[in-house]
Amino acid sequence: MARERKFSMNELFSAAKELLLIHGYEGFTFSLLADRLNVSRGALYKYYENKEELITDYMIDELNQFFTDLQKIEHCEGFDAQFDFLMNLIFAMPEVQQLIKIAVQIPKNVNDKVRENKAHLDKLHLDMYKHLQSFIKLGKEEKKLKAHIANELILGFIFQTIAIPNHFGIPHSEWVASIKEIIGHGMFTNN
Amino acid sequence: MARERKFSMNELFSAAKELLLIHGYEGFTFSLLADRLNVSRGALYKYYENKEELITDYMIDELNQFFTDLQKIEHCEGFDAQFDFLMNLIFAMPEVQQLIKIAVQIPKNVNDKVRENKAHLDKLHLDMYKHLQSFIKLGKEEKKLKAHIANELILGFIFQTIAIPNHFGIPHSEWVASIKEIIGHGMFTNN
DNA sequence: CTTCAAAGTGACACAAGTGTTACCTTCATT
DNA sequence: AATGAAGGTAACACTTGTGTCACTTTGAAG
Repeated sequence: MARERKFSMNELFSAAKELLLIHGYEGFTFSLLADRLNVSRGALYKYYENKEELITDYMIDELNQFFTDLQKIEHCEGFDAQFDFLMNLIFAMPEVQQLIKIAVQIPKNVNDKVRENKAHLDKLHLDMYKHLQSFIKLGKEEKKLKAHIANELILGFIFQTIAIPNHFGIPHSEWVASIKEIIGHGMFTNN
Repeated sequence: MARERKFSMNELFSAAKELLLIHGYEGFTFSLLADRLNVSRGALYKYYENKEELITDYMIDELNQFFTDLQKIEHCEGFDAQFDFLMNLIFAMPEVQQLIKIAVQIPKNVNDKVRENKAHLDKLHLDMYKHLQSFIKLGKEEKKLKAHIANELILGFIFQTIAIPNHFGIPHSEWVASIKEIIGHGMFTNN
C-alpha cells in the first residue's frame, strides 16, 4: 500500500446502503456518495467504473452476510426452533428485502463486471431460496405447516411481513410477537 | 376550447402511473412522460410547473378512486362480508400501496400547489385510515378479530400481503384463497 | 372568413450527473 | 533521501434533465 485511504470498504458500503434506501437506484449518484464520504467524486472511479458495478458489489457483500447468517439455521433442531431463528434474523436485517427489489432494477448490459455480478447475485438468491425450501419442507414433514399452501407463498409471506411499517411506534417486542402469532395462527379468533 | 388536446387527463395519469412504478420518483422525468404521450416536453408545462405537482395531482386522483371504492364497504353487512370486500378491492388495485410509498418521497417545499396537494393526500390517507379503523373495530366487536393485536398491525398486514410477488405464477384464485387463509388462520396446522 | 384563446413546438440557458485525465500527495520500500 | 505505486483532486467535455419563452397550429365562436 502507498497511502492511507480516506474511507474503508465498509464505510463505502454502508454509505451506499443508506443512499440506496433513501433515493432508490435511479436517485443514487456518485456525487451523493462522494459527498457523504468527504471525498472527491473522481476518487470513487479509482475503484468502480460506474454505479452499477459499485451497487452490485455492495449487494453481493450484503447478501453474502445474510446468507452466512441464514445457514446457521441448520444448527437449530426442529421446525419451531428454525422458525424462530428465521424470524429473528429477518427482523435483524429488515432492509435486505428492499435491497433485493432494487437489485432487480439494475441493467445487466452495462459491462462484463456488472453482468458477472448480477449472475453472482442470482446464484446467491437461488441458493438462499433452496436453503429455505428445505426449511419449509421440514415444516411440512413435521406437519407444522399447512400442506396445501404453496411454499412460494409461505416464504413470501414471512419475508414480506417485516416490511410492514410500524408507524405508530408499537414496542418492538410486542410488534414481533404479534407478527409471529398472525403468521402462525392468523388474526381471526377460533370460533 | 380552442384546439383538440393530443392527450386526455386519463392518458396522462395512466402514463404517469406506469412510469412511476417502473422508475420510481427520482427516475420519473418530464422527458419520459412526454415521449410516452408523443408530445413535446414543453406541452406538459402548460399544465404543470414541475413533476411534483403532476405526480401529487395524479396521486390524489388515484387515491380518491380507491377511497370511493373503499367506502362501498359499508354496504356489506357484518365483518366477514366486509373482510372479503376489502381483500377483493386490495387485489384489484395492487399498486396503491407502492404509490403511497412513492408519495412520501415527494418534497413538499417545492411550491404552494405541491404543499396543498400533499396536505390533501395526507387528509385522504387519514380518512381512509379512519374508515378502516371502524372496520377493525367491527371485527373486534363481533369477536372475529383477536383483540390483543394492534389495529395498526392488522391493517398493515392486510395491505402488505398484496405486495408478495407471485413469481412462480401460482393461479390467482389459489393465490388469493391461500392469502386469505393465512391472514385469517395462519400457516400453522392446529396441533 | 376572421379572430383569438388554447394547444403544441423548438430553442435557449442553466443545472446536475458521467467518465476521463493530468496532476498533486502520501508513505512504505530501498 | 529518493522512488514509485496507490490515493486523491480538479477541471474538461459530454449527456440528460429543467424551466421558460417566442412562435406556430388548430378550430369553435362571432
